[in-house]
Amino acid sequence: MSSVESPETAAHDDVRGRELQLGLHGQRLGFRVRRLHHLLSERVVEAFAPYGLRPGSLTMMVLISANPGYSQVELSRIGNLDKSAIVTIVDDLEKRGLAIRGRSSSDRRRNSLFLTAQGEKLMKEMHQLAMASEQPLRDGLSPGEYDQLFELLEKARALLAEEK
Amino acid sequence: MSSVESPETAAHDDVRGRELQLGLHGQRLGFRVRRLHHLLSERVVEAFAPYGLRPGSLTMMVLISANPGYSQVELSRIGNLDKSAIVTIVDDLEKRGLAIRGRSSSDRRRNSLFLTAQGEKLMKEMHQLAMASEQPLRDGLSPGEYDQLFELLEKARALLAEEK
DNA sequence: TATTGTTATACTCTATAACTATA
DNA sequence: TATAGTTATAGAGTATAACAATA
Repeated sequence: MSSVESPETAAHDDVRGRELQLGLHGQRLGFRVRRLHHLLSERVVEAFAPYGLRPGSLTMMVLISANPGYSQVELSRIGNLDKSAIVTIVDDLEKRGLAIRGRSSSDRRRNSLFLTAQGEKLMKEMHQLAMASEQPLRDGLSPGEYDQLFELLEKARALLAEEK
Repeated sequence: MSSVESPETAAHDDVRGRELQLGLHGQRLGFRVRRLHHLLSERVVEAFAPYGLRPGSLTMMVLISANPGYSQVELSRIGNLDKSAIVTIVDDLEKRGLAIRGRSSSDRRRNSLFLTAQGEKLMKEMHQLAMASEQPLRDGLSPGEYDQLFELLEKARALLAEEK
């Protein structure tokens, strides 16, 4: 594999084959969450690639569908998206005929967002793809573990959210 | 709060005060993970701001410390970082006197990475800050819940990792 | 030929600030 | 004054490809 010049350098010089250690990051919940998020995100981005849409677009479609008529600012809060990021996403959804902006008649500063029939259809289709990208987790975890992970993630989120 | 012109538009026109719904995203584990990751990341970035360092720099320091002498490519795999991203981070760590690159004598293509004493010290200090940023989770979850969340995150990661 | 580190590039994401129109 | 949407901008993260040195 390789040669080592001296015993003094050997320990640090030829390390291939040793198992990688997490070190202090082994204690970090945030690091675990980041690694899982990275893998999940990778899979969903890949699944959406044929549509030319990013995960944020599905999030907006899902939120618009579940909260029809809401303003962009209101939807930005729930989706971890900035209000300026929403503009770009909704612009794109509108261009594709998936969503429409209507001015609120009670407050003409606000947009009231809705999905078109086509938008509803595509949203459901992409949601199925997203669920499929998470299928290994439903296969590999027991139903009890899966539900508990869900609940603990929500509980953790709520704990941090109330700190703000 | 606002006036509504007609019963037909009322349902969609004045929505303030209604509770926001997650819709289909309520079923998405990935969405839960993303929201938790966002909150955790926000807190740690804020904690590190006075140091002028980003979370990726601590990750690299922790991994270098736990795996002294490893190459950049090897460390990139475990840290969810691209090998080209590592270059920038290690450049910065070296400039600050926190890490050193040494050429491997057995394979002169490879860098063998080490932390300086100062790097070790700062890494431990930043790790404490990072742990403190997660403290609300240790306070709000029971020890059993906390451990279980940890284990389930790891199990989930492993399930997705073996798909690749 | 393949791999390590490097450089360059581009695209997305995020955060911020400023502007407008409305309230 | 404050808010909703918009626009512009800059910084960080990510992904890709190409290159030199080395294997």
